[in-house]
Amino acid sequence: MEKRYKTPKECLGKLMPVRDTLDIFQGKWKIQIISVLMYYDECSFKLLKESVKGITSKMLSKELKELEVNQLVEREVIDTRPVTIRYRITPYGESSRDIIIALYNWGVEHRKKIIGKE
Amino acid sequence: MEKRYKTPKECLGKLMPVRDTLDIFQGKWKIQIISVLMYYDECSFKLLKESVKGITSKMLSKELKELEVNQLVEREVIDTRPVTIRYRITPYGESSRDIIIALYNWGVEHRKKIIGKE
DNA sequence: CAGAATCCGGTCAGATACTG
DNA sequence: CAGTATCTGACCGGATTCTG
Repeated sequence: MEKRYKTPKECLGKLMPVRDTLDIFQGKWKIQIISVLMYYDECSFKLLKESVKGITSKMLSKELKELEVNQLVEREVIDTRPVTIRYRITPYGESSRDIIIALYNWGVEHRKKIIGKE
Repeated sequence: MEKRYKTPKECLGKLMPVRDTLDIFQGKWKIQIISVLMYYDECSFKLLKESVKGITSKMLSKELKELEVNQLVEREVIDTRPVTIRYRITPYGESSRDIIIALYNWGVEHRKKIIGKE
């Protein structure tokens, strides 16, 4: 391996997968929703709304749709009266667990650092 | 360990570190900037701008400031003519490597899945 | 219960131009 | 080179109301 300068072009290649991932998980809510679904295994709309603190019906609905399109979350309609809806994480969504764990761990350490300061 | 229902309140506790982390890395650019700085070790404003594709001076400047405040990035002014500025990732910023790696890995797998489909 | 519809302000962020 | 300044449209997302 010869030593040479790194270029923006090479860097872009390294960066692309990260950009792809960010595109999908972008925003304030998606990661939180997935985390909650991992926690509960399955979940109603109402429970999701109570668990993702601060989210509105509108946002929750919108984000769930986008997660469904990307096949990270699945929505099951059960034919009861009134209908029951269950949200569940898909195996593909499950594959983002490493991301959630990394975010979680960093947050725990961050909190230690911040609290240690004050 | 006794078996019992999970509650939104417990869930919130689990979610908090994730929320903390998201607060800091939120947005389209911060993760990308950190990734680039990890790649180069140190970096000028110009090189950063060329490497984070699509970012404007304004956004780059703003995001760098926020990253500095959170001590993820440091800015060194070298007294030359004209002055040289170097951006570098801090050890604390370095601690987010696991997050970047998780995002990168997921992006690589995601691309395989998407391309396999078309 | 599980959302859809509407209204609406704020801020985000892009384009462009400019500075020491 | 390393940013700042200004302008502007887009859209994010909150509050509220309504529905089957």
